[in-house]
Amino acid sequence: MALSLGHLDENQKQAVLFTGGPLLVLAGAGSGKTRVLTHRIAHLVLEAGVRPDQILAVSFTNKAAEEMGERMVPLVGAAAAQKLWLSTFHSFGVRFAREESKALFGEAGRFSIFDQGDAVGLVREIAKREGLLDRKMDLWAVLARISLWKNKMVGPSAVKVNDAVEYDRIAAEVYPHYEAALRSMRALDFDDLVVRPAALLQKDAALRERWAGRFRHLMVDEFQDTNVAQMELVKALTPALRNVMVVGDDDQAIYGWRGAEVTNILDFASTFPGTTTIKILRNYRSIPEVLSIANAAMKQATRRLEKSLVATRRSGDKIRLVTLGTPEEEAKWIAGELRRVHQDGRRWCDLAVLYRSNLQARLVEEELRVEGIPFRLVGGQQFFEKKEVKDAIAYLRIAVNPRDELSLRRILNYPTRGVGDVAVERLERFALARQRSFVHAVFQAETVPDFADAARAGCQKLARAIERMRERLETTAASGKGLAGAALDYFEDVGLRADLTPKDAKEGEAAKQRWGNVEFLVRSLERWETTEKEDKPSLATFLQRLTVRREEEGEAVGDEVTLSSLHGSKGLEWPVVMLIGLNEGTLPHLRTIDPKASEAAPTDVDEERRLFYVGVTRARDRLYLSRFLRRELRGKEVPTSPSRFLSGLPAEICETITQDGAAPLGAEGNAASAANLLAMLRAR
DNA sequence: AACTTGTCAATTTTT
DNA sequence: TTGACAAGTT
Repeated sequence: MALSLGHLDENQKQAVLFTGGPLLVLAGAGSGKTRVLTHRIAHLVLEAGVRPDQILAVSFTNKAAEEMGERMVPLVGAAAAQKLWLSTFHSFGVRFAREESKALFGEAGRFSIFDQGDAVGLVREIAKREGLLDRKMDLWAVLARISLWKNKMVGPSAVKVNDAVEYDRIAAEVYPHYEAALRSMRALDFDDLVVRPAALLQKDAALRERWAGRFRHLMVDEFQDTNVAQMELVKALTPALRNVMVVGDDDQAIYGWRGAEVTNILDFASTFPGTTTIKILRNYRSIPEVLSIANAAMKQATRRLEKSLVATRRSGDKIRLVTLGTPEEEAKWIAGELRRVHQDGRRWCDLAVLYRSNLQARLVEEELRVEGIPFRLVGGQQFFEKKEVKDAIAYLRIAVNPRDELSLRRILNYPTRGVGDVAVERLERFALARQRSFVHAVFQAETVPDFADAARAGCQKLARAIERMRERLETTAASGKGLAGAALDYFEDVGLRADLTPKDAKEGEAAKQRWGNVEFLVRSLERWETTEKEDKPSLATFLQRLTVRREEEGEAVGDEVTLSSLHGSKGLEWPVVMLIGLNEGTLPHLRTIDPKASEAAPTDVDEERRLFYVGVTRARDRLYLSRFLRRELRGKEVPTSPSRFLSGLPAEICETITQDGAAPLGAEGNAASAANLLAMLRAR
């Protein structure tokens, strides 16, 4: 198989062929960086004789990793593509943890992975135990702080507390207990999946040599969004010949809130001496009108590497600036316009609606349903947040990992089995007195003193059901089949099935859905155990993968409109893009501009600007920028101003669209503020 | 243990 | 205005 590079430009070709040490590729939006990555990998495999399993390419989302895999198939064939290490940092971490569980936990074996919901639950429990919990405490804010420390690889003892910030103090107090709890439960949170491997590799030279030795080439996409821990992991895994290539764009750095350090990309050349830098800035994706908007927006950013996208395509449609009255009207108009564009000959899957927050999706969703337009909602992972799904997963987890106290607590009295608050307290006291774990106490309920008969019976029943499940897993492991069946029996056994099945018809649609959701989970387990080849199918592996890479509902990608948050849209593109809710307070989001918000920094607004830039540059042929004049807030109608990102756009490439007396939005923003004034007067 | 009432806060992004 | 959640009641 010969690899053709004829359709690549000079800079792209250079990046594909370069093999002389560390390489930094600064790639503008739409400049073909995925193509560079895939062709580089193909070139290494086909021309340079590198074995596919010696290449590790890390991207940021599962979607991006999967897409890369798909694109590799026609280039190198399915067999070779299968052997490449294409993953996210987090799924790499899962694999690492599985292979190195002894080094991570002191003893080889199963472990649990906690998602953010689980982690918040753990923080809540610790805060309660330590007497820190009060009603209005924002547990997510506490966890966010801990997470930032972890990602900076700052341990509990090294934390520098800013006493002025209340949450800093609380988080610092919770942090050591949180870490201890994770360890005692043999659990990893999302951050651990990167931090723990990075820390382990950092201090264990032999291990580092073994892992780095597996690879001859390491590539990282979206490098501008990596954090300290991820950078450390990259350093530790960089092969001896320093064949490390990173691709990124500082203008698309949108994960600062998650601890991403743009300095990773800005200082890459000094971290890896001898780095070669290649810039690819020619944009092959968008019409020049779209790029003018993108360039104009970024020109006003305060700190960045100076560069602008170079258009290669011919001029096309003007940018459509749309002003509607309310978010509801906006959603309605968007739905109507999608239909019109479809009637003009676009396929549904060529269209995308992008927004700042997932909340905004709901209105659009409703309107699309009314219009009968097929759509696909990316992200917004509502499925795994559903209570019954989390409960079912907790049942499975405790069966697999006997130390997963968090999961056991979650389902201890659900469905109700007589183990109330008092009983839990008894169990805790018993565990403390005997120096044994809480889980142990539950399994030894018959020896707990002063225990209500109902509570004792409930614990015993649950413990026996879990043990029966473990036996089932043993036997299915021997035969290698039937995990899904075992899970169903288990859910029946513990009464989950009965509790989730509506007894009489008067219960609503949602009630009917609940058991169906659990069944969906079981079906995906079944599908996984029958199709998975790489790993030996085990419930433990399934659960670990489930948390890190959530399977999309309804896999087949049909002809559907895409609804996505701006964050979720990164790396993707569509012929027609509608960017909605371009209002102050929505984009940029209130939390980044509100002086009352605890820590709004000016740099946050820059990040919002980059988010806008990311959204704009998703469009190939046509771009809509829409906003509304007023919205409901706490039951009152409030006028809202246009997003600051709409001011200073070149008017000659824009056309304005308004409806129902909504005053037109001038490209300069003047007319817009006049409209705003009018709306304000009307509100009085 | 389940149900009812009342209070209070609130509105980001994702692995 | 709504929704989440805690306290209070049966």
